[in-house]
Amino acid sequence: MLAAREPVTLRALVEGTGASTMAVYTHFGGMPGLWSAVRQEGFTRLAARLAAVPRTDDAVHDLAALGVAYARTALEHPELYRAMFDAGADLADEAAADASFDRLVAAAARARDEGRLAPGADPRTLATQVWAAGHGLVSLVVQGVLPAEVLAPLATGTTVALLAAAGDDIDRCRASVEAAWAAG
Amino acid sequence: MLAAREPVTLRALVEGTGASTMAVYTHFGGMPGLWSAVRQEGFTRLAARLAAVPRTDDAVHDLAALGVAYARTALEHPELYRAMFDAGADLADEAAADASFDRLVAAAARARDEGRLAPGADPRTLATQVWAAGHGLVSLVVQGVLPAEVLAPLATGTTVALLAAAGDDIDRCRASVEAAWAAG
DNA sequence: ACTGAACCATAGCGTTGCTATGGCATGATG
DNA sequence: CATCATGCCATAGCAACGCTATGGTTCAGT
Repeated sequence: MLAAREPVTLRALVEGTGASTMAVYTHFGGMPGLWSAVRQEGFTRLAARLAAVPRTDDAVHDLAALGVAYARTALEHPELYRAMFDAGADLADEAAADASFDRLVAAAARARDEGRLAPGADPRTLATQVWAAGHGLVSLVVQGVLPAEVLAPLATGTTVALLAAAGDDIDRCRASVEAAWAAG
Repeated sequence: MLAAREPVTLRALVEGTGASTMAVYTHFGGMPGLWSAVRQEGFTRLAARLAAVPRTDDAVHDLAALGVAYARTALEHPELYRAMFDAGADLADEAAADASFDRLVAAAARARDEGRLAPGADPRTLATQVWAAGHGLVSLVVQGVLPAEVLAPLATGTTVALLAAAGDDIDRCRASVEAAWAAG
């Protein structure tokens, strides 16, 4: 129903399933609880997708690959992504969200420890910047403000800019990030 | 009602105003039309705030100042910002949005023409990256995912990274951007 | 003074999320 | 084996929602 742009109503939901509206209240406690479960499912899927990103010997590449997986997941089910970050709703699955974010932080820390970034670079700050920028781009694309074609080049440019500012060699960085987008 | 987190219903809206529910249909054509008008008002206010940003002889500073004004406007009325970029709604006032975005592009073009950026830097690309990154940060702050205190430092860092990647001297860039945040 | 259009108050329709109630299983207990 | 307790769901109905049909009111133009 989300994908079909149909309004998700309680009665339309149970129609054809053989169940009645009460089932939703027994298992989810109501419509808000159901939406919360939907968002939780979205974050769980996202975490699974990010966990499936293989670790290579290029931490910068891996950091970018996480961003690619993030974008791919969002664009495959834009309605789910919109529900996950819907206005006026808590994130609903802080554990899965934190786990995903920690993967970003870990990749940034590894890049620093491997000498790609400046010793003083803060992995958490860098991860937050990459996430926020990626979230902004994906949100605008999902909403139709930006065309999908510009996502890869813009995300690549922003990622390279952030990593280069953190100390990475710009040419080497660009090669790593572009490889991640080409592989995804 | 938006600010009070109360549900915006047609009946609650007209209560106390002396008007009846029909007035909404006469002037806005229904609730979707009213929300569209609310979003339009939001974009109009945003455009006014951005238009009020003074032009100095430092185009990079002005570019950052636009970002500061954007963030300030969003954080002053977070509920309005959420409504503006609410899921499943068109932007509703493309003219005002484009006008605001064009100011960003113009500032980037001026920075390039003044020699701050590389001659090959594309103002439109740079403006889109700055906007998307700022939108992502503001969205996460407005939603409560990120605390408001981190907005300024993170936005500063991202802006400097993007501009430095576009060719600006990093120290001079940081000074310009930080001045914009300090002034706003 | 008359006419036409614009506007809105009233009443009511269909649908929404939600709750109260009762029936039907299943499994533990004596 | 009978009995009871518990969990689950179908049914019916409630208040509130967005919306529409209808008729009365107001005001500008002739």
